[in-house]
Amino acid sequence: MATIVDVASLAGVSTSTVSHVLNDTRHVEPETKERVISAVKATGYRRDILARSMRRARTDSIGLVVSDAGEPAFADMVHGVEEAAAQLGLSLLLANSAEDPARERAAVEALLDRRVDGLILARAAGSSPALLERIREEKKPLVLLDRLADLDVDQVGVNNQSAMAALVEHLTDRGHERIMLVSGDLRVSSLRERHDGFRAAMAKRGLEVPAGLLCEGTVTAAETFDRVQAVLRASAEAGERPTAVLACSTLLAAGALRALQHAGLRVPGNMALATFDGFTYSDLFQPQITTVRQPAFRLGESAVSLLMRRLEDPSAPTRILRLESEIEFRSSTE
Amino acid sequence: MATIVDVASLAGVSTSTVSHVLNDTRHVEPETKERVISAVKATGYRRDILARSMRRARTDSIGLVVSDAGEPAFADMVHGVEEAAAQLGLSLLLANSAEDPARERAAVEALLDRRVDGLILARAAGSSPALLERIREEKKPLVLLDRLADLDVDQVGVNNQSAMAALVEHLTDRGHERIMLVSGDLRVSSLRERHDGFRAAMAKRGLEVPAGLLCEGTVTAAETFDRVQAVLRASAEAGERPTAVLACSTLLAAGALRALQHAGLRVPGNMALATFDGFTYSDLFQPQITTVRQPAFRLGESAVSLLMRRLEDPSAPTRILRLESEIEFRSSTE
DNA sequence: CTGAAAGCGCTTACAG
DNA sequence: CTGAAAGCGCTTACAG
Repeated sequence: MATIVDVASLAGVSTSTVSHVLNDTRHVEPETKERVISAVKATGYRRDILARSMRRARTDSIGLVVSDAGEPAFADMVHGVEEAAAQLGLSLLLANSAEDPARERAAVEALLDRRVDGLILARAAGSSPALLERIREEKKPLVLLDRLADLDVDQVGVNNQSAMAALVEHLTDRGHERIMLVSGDLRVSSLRERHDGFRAAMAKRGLEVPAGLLCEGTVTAAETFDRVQAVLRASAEAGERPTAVLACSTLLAAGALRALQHAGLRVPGNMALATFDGFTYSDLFQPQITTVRQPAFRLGESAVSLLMRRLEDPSAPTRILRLESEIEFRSSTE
Repeated sequence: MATIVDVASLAGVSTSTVSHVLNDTRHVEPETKERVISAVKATGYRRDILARSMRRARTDSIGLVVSDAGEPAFADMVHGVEEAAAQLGLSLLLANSAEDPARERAAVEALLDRRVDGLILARAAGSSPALLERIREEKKPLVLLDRLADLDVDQVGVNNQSAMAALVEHLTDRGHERIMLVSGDLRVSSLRERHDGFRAAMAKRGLEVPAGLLCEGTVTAAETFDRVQAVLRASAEAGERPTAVLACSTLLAAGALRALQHAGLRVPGNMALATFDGFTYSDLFQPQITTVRQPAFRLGESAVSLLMRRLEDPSAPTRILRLESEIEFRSSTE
């Protein structure tokens, strides 16, 4: 591999001049510049990014840690981040915490070690604030993605409250008053927001939410299946079976739907169903499920924008973005 | 940030010794070693990976370029690669070519510039062999993922031929003789293999494949919808409408299914349908589609294994892995 | 307008 | 068993 020294000697200039031509960082006589450029071509020279990064403050790379690379919504966010980063000439370092705070911490440390210019984090369920403190103390620009925190950090997520309010309105307008909420792991901020949003929206309509219809804390689809089944059975025995089920994520919806099918309940015949995130191509299949579709790709893009802004102006005021989701109304709630 | 010099002076040793302790690369007296380790702790020293990589041959990072980050199958492969890389302490640099050879080339160059230890490539549709030549001339370990090539390169994909043979057997056993094949962009090797596998399997059963029932070349779901619709219409007029449709990817299946629904054909009532790759949670929805499910996650993991093997032994014989897919038989083909 | 030289933070022959 | 020093390939004050 040719180095900057080879180029310099071939062009008959100093390495300073080569560097300045390459970076366009000071004026160089046109003819000299020309000679340098030919020498670069002749030698097939390619700047060594490692050596360059060592001297500069930047590595032109960013790190992304997602909490569940398996979920389609996260895959879309990754896609959005990749796209935006590529557009800016930034390389993307990707890691997956699989909802494990220890793995998350290790991933963050690895990314810090690699001197990424900034970090984007969709935090794991039980993630500790200490990790964010750690990043702050390294003075590394950070953006929280999807799973936000009540902290002074740039973040981008969706407006869960408004989406939930619209969904509850939609259901109650159709006469549903006993709605079962399948909300999952409430340590996950987006799920907690949906949970809280549900209770607030129901309260606003003067509707009670019996504790028996709140199905929370499940993490896997199998667990959710069991819990929903138990809730259905218990509520039926108490003579107050719900008329609608509202799931707060794709995985929760899958578990819930299977439980409904297992109980012989038809959607929408015997039970209405709506979900956040939802399934791909859901308009092609039965039941067609009413879905709150978050703009996952744009979420990823926005995270990169926030990061760039922070990189350019470290003292800019904290910005928290809430994108609006779109609700796809389908026959499952008719 | 503390440097190796700080640690050395605090421990009262040379930087050589610190380096050797850190890398466990030569014997150091236990007490000396102890002093170094305390000094590391006291200073909060963290080795600079950039400087380290500059001196070593390796960066402990690998690059992955996928052709369509939007497809669930590719998302799973990315997931598998990430998981395997993390396990080995390797950072993953991710890029997406979006089926554009120019973007693919740019992504590869960027990864080469970053001195990744190796590359995993799921090539774009129109990708040129010149790019592989370029990587070979850089002597960079390379593994082809999912989309294989008839070249002397390590690769891992699925056995499309056997899967297609099983699918055709399944359909013909049920009396289907006029089968429409929706095969997409035949420049994509996996799709071409499925296409060829179909013809071979049909020939083996002595069944003709009228050109009118081969629907190929479509790239988007919308295009596929149009083309399938046209083929259905034309074949119906000729009095030889197919009794089954076989789609070679999720996206193609989506376009085809929509066309069937649009034509008022019920699956499986009026038309059988099977697909490669398929939809997530397909057992929860109607129609339940028979699906050839490739082991996408394991494909990603295997690609990393192949890469590591190549890294350890650059002169090892080329290895080409073909994993078997599982066929999920469902009611769409009953 | 350009160059000589220091220095980024490591690793690794070389020498003792 | 350990250290002094060269060197990886750049960037960037400093000097003229």
